[in-house]
Amino acid sequence: MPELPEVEFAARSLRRWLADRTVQEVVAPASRIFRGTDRKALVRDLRGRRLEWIERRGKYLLIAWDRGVGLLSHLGMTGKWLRLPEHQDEATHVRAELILAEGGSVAYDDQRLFGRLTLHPAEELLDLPEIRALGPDPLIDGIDPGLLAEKFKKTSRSVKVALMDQRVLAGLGNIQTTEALFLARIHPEREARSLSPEEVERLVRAIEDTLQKTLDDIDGDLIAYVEEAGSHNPFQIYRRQGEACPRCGTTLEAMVLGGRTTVFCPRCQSL
DNA sequence: ACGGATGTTCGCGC
DNA sequence: CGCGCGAACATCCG
Repeated sequence: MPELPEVEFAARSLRRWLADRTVQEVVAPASRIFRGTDRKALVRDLRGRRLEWIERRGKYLLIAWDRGVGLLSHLGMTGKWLRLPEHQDEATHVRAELILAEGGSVAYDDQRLFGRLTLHPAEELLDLPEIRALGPDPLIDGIDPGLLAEKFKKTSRSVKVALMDQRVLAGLGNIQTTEALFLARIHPEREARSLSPEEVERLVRAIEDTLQKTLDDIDGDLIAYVEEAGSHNPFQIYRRQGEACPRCGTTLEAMVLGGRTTVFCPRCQSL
């Protein structure tokens, strides 16, 4: 599920689901998502808590409760937060369930266990090393083309790999970088430092556009799970190698960059 | 049966 | 130190 738009949606959902509610009990069997944290302390400390605030930074969720209890949540590859009205059977991979005193529960579901849920003092959440290491968040901080260009100048990597680096910009993954480069008509394999100021400007606008478009699609319920991409793929070129470019009709191609399949139009995004 | 999938991290070799 | 690559993590789907 998770790149910036999906995580933002999770943050908004959790704020609604947890507002003015009390966590009555926590059910959290041992699993990898608790790595590095004391699971039993997490269960104990969360009991009786009420939400204070939730923030998203890149693909991370910071969840602060009363009495200074803090949770750091990362959705990994297949993590999602769910509202379970009563009992659940469709949520087959629930790893942590926060049962609410007011009824129902809020649950973290993660099939592949690449996600993470760890306990921290609430006031330290924003100062955690993994959060401090993040670059600017496109939604919270905005994207400064000058700053981005400066970062590009310092590396010999391709623009696609640089954009997926969370220290450059926080929140972009394989889908959003693929889409943004297509919108900006920039070949993913271009050296980041070779981009002209005009191209960086175009790229910044493309990133903002694709993030907003995906957020709108999620709000419009157009995206449930992108695993269904074959049938409901809402993206312009992601996973569409072999199909016709929506702009010029040329057959879309794919290559591997930074270990991820990258789709591009060889004509619109020439080297 | 095989290959690939929205992410992060680590080790290796250059 | 920077960078690319492959592996690992665990499971499902086409």
